[in-house]
Amino acid sequence: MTTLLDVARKAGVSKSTVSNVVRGVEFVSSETRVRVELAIAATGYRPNEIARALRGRSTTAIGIVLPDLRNPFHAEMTVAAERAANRLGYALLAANTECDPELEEETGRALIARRVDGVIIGGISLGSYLPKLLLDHGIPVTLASLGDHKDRRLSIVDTDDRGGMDLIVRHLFDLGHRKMAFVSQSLQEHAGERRRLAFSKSLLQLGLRPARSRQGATAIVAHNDMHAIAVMDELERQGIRVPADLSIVGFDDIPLAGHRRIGLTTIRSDATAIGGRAVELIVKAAQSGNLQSTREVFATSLVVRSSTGRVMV
Amino acid sequence: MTTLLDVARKAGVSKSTVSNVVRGVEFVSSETRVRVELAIAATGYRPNEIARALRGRSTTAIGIVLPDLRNPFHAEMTVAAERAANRLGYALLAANTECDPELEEETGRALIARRVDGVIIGGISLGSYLPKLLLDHGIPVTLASLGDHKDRRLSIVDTDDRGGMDLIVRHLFDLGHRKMAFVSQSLQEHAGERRRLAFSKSLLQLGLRPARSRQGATAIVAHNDMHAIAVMDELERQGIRVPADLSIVGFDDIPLAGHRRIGLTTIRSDATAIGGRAVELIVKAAQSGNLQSTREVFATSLVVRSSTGRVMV
DNA sequence: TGGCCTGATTGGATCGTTCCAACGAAGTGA
DNA sequence: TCACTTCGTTGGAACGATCCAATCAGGCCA
Repeated sequence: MTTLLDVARKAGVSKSTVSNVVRGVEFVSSETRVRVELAIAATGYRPNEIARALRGRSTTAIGIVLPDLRNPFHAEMTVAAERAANRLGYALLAANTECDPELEEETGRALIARRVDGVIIGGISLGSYLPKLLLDHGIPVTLASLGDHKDRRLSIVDTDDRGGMDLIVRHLFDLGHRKMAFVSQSLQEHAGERRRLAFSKSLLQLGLRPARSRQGATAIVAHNDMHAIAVMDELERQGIRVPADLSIVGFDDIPLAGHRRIGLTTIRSDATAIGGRAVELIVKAAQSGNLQSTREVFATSLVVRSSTGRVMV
Repeated sequence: MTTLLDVARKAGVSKSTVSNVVRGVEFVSSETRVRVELAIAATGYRPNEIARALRGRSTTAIGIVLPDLRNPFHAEMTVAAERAANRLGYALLAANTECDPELEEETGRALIARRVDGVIIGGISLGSYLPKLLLDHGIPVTLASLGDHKDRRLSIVDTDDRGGMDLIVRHLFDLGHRKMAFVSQSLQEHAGERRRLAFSKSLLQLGLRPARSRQGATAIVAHNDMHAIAVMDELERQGIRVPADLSIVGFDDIPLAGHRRIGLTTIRSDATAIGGRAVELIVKAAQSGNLQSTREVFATSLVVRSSTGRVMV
């Protein structure tokens, strides 16, 4: 593998000069610059990022931790993040933690050991120590579509859960629903529990309370589309028709929700924008070096499809 | 951040000794070993992986390049790969290349610059130079569910496309279909074109030829489930009923294919096993240092659901 | 002519590890 | 007692970049 020194020898200059050319430092005569560039082209030299990372201040690598990459919303966010990172010259370290606190901690320590410049968190367990662990090591953290957090050092790129939930509840209310239940995949997940809270608040505004259980409810609100679609599947297997017998609403608007055979009423949330913005913020924080609290909220909108219907009395 | 030297000072030994303890080298007296371990625990020391990578022979990082992480099959494979990598102490660098040759090359060079120990390729453009580029730089490559390749230096973990396609064609044939068409998302994709070839061969065995176009065909075979589901959606929007008017078959058996409302007949392929095995192979190659041609094929099976039906005459 | 400034180039220390050669101490056998 | 092992420990040279201080060559002005 060609090194800086190889190029330097070939061009007949010192390694410092080659380094200056590579990094675009001014104060290099155009004559030597050309000579060095020729040598670089001839050898196909490209700086060893590992050496750069050790000596310099940055690894140009960022981590993204998610509970489950199989969730299309997270996949979409990751793709957008990867694209943005790539454009800015950063690499993306992907980690699935399944909302397992132990895995979260181990993942965090591994990311610290690799000296990533920042971490995007797209999902963690309820009350996770991961953000604190990273921040305490001086690593910038951005929460992506994960809601608020007490720590004053992290930046947040959020989905407007409250607003979205208001839209859902109002929509169902207008269709005559009065008994609505909220379901989530796990009670240990940060994002899901936050939406549960938003759901309760939205209902309260209309003077309603969440239905205690699925039984008896005329509408079900799931914490995300993936779960809504799974619930829909299960219901149909039990012979319960959607939306004739029961309405279902999701959250995220993953591509599949718009499929003719699924037709899930849901809240549109821009995973691509969120993923891209999260990278921009983390890179900005990494480069400026200060961890300041930021919060940006992306608007949501209601997409009505065929999974919700007027309640039969 | 605590370094080896900090620990050494705290324990009153040289940094070499600490290094020996950390790396589990024998020839360290149990007395000093305990003292060092105590110092490590007290400081929370963890080796700087960057420095390790620079000095040592390995970065304990592997890359995974995919055309699209949003495809659940790839997401599943990635999750499995991440899990296996994690277990073996490796980090995973994820890259989406969208089967764009330019992006593939840039991604390849970036992975080389980061000195990854190996790369798993789960999708590339037709005739891509990526494998050669990596292999020429001494980086082990494993093709995951991507078919054969002329290069004798890479290991292959494959789906039995030929076998799967035989099952599909036989199934359709038995239902009375004689005019079957193959559709893929792009003609520039390696995996899709390979399945197209397999499709033709399977048909030929029954003395049939591929239908020239979708029109006139009584059955459509898509190169993967994602595309099959998208086609199904499009057809229904056009008022064409599946399977009454047209049968559809996919490939991969992503979780969604089993959804009651989708019911896609498809070929089951074990993404989890493939992703995990790919990591094992790449790590083995990285550690042994030799690039030898390997080929493992994972069996496929037909899953009949409601998207295929008897042809109406 | 000499002092000074500016721009171009360079040597060398440094980042935090690994790893090798060397060294000291203790034990062993003749 | 001396040579020779063996075991434990250690200093220091890498790895390949960055970056600072030092040097050098001209040009300019008094």
